[in-house]
Amino acid sequence: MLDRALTLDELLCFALYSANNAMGRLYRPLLAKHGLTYPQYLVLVALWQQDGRKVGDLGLALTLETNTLTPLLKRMEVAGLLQRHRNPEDERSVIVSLTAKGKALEETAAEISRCIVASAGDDLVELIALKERIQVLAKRLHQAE
Amino acid sequence: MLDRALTLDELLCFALYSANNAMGRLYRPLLAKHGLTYPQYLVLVALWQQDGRKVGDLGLALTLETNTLTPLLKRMEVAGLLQRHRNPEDERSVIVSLTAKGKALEETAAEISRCIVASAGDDLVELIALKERIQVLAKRLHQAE
DNA sequence: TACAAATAAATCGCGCACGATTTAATCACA
DNA sequence: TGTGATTAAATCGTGCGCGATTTATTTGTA
Repeated sequence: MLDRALTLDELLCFALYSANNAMGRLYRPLLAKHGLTYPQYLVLVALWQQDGRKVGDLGLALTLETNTLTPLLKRMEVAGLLQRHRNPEDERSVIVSLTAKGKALEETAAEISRCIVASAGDDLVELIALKERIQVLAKRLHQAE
Repeated sequence: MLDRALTLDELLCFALYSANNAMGRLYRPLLAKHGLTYPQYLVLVALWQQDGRKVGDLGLALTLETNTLTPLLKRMEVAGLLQRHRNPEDERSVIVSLTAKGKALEETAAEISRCIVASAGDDLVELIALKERIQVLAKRLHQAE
């Protein structure tokens, strides 16, 4: 038998799903001008914050495994955005470092982000509050795995 | 130059991205027991609400285009969950109808949803409020396309 | 009644996400 | 010091999402 719980969670998950899809559709054409995909953009954001990270540490930051990251990083290396080198201190790990081209994109990213914020809403305080609630949700879901 | 706007939108979009990924990872093993993927589950939810819909109408409900839906629906048809028939009144459109097997899964879906709700949080009122805020965001992003 | 425009779905190619497995390097400890 | 366990990344196969294009049917209109 069905109860009210079905409707709730189903819609919460679908709200997330459709909002995330919509966000991706909004970013896609803006990023495509710079030859980037949305996950690649997120990798750049992570590296702008801290360059020279191990693949595994990037995975922790982005909540992605190497089965997703490795091919993604290889494409970005081919595109000249970053370099991958085995860690001399531990040859099991791989260090990811931005190239000048990868670093330079940080400037243009600011412009893209302004478009997104403008589309998301006019109340920055409320957007920040929403973001924080979604982060809490993501953390709970992640811990429940 | 960078300003505070970059940090905000980047984190809002990443919060959505990671929460959606986490939700998918939570659903995946539960749905896999019934041979379903997460988007396939959403299609079923849409059809449980209203059966016998055109592909295009399903796309409106799920905010997906036929390039995503057609192969997805074909896999579901192969799995015996639904049937696809050309609309006799307008042979351009295709009607999607649940099979008995597809209808029967509605029972088990309630159980799955209870697991998800339990993982998402303990305050149902707050979860509903969050869901509604995310829906508003999704609508704004969709309209901005 | 032809025939261009429109509409609906399907097709194609690419890049994710992820479960499962494999390969390679390091560690632990007998 | 050797060898099994652990760790880190890579590899493989499947199913999305979506931009771009194609195919098939209907509509509008001269």
